[in-house]
Amino acid sequence: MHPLTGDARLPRYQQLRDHMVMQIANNRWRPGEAIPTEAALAAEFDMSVGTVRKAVDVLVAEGVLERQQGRGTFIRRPQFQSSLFRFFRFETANGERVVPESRILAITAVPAPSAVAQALGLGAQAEVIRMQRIRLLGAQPVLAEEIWLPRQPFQALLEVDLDSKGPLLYPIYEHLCGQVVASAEETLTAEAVDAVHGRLLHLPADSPVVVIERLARDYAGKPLEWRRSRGHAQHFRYRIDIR
Amino acid sequence: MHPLTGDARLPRYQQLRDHMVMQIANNRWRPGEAIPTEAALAAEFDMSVGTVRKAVDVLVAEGVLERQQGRGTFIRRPQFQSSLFRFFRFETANGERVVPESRILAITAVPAPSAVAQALGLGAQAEVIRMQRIRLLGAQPVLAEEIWLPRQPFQALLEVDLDSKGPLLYPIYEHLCGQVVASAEETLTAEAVDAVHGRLLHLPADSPVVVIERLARDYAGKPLEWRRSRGHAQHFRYRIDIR
DNA sequence: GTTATATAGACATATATATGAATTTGAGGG
DNA sequence: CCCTCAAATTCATATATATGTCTATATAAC
Repeated sequence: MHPLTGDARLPRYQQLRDHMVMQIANNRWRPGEAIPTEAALAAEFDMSVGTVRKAVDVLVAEGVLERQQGRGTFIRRPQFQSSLFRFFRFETANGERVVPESRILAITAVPAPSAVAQALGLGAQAEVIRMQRIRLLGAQPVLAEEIWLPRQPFQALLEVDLDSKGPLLYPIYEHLCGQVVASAEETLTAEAVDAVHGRLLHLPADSPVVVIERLARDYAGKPLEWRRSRGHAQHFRYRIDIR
Repeated sequence: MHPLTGDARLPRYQQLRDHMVMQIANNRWRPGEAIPTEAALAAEFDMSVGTVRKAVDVLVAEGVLERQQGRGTFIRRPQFQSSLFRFFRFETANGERVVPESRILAITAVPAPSAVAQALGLGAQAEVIRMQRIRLLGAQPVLAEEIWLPRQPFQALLEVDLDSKGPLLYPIYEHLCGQVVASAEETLTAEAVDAVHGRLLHLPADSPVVVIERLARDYAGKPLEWRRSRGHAQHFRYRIDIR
């Protein structure tokens, strides 16, 4: 039994929620693992099971945890393959979803442009890794991405052959660099394609492209990656539910 | 004290939630009004306050109700001005948000095209109201909308001067037709503008436009309106949070 | 009449307890 | 070795109760 460290003026269930977010951010439990049972947490923090449940309710609503009746409560692994591919529908001729292949055009360490440094919360001339890649369906390019990462925790990316590790970057970040992407903010807009991206995407001049900018964060909210993706507008379809 | 009518195999808090959704859909309470207190509901349905709170929790999470400590629990009025204007940023030169004016180009009753009938859940040749309008910032058209409504509950719209009642339709639906929009689903995509909409929006050929299709429903989930809006891509910027 | 103050009403937090339902584990039987 | 079934574990539902906090209203003081 040990005490909560947070702001004692807050409700106890909020204190426990904050405490658990910290524990998750500090890797006390890994994604996919079970947290202690409600009874164990109640004993550990000397509160009733009802209060523990309320704290867990909040984290479930926030998408951090996932309950399974009879099994336990688990750290949820964010499903980012669904994120980008909720928007872009890449399908084969017979209609099944596919993840486009990845071809990396360049990956280098450079001083951060000011916009990137600001997005990632870095100092003015911090070193960042810049990656350019193309996503392809067969021979057809469908998405052009530029990706920026702080150099320090992601140094290892410069020393391996990324194309051999599959098209999804976030599992690579986790296994190679120990960085877990937990949430992201995206901004979405459309524009007429410029000359450079028209060539990359095999699009005629002035074709409409969708532009998605994404800032990905870890469990503690620290920015890990900033990227900008441009894709064919025909492939783009996004659905929103209001209220 | 009277019994719940729903499926008795469901948890009681779910039964109460379902019951209250029906009451709201049947206008037992209007948007903005307070529902009975937790103690009163507990007495009315012969359950504990804790169970009532859980049912209310669900409706609050769904955005149907809104709690105010010390005052009561209220039917939430959806804020749809924020919906479209979370996507499109219409601002004056000095940066303040504005709602574009509305000019209705046409409003007529016609047999429903099959796609519209399907979206609205109507029979094959049901009568619908078709409205075309342009949204303007000063002299500049920024949005072209086509709006489809089932004729029966919205007949009154054909008999008044809509342009004199301001640019927001949902308050008009509520006051003139007694129809309250409670939720909506939107689908978002981009395309190159066609000749007709290029003329309407004063855009050169092949400019990128964002297309938003919306199906609006009442509290019971019945479709009330289907619309398709096209707007300048430059004005469009949408932000999403993913976990 | 205006301003404090007290009170009542309503939701918020917290605990305790009992029972139900889904899952896992492990003992026995074949 | 495999299958079945019972028991233990864990979350889900439901109730009861006490106290705190916020709001609105009524009362008292000036």
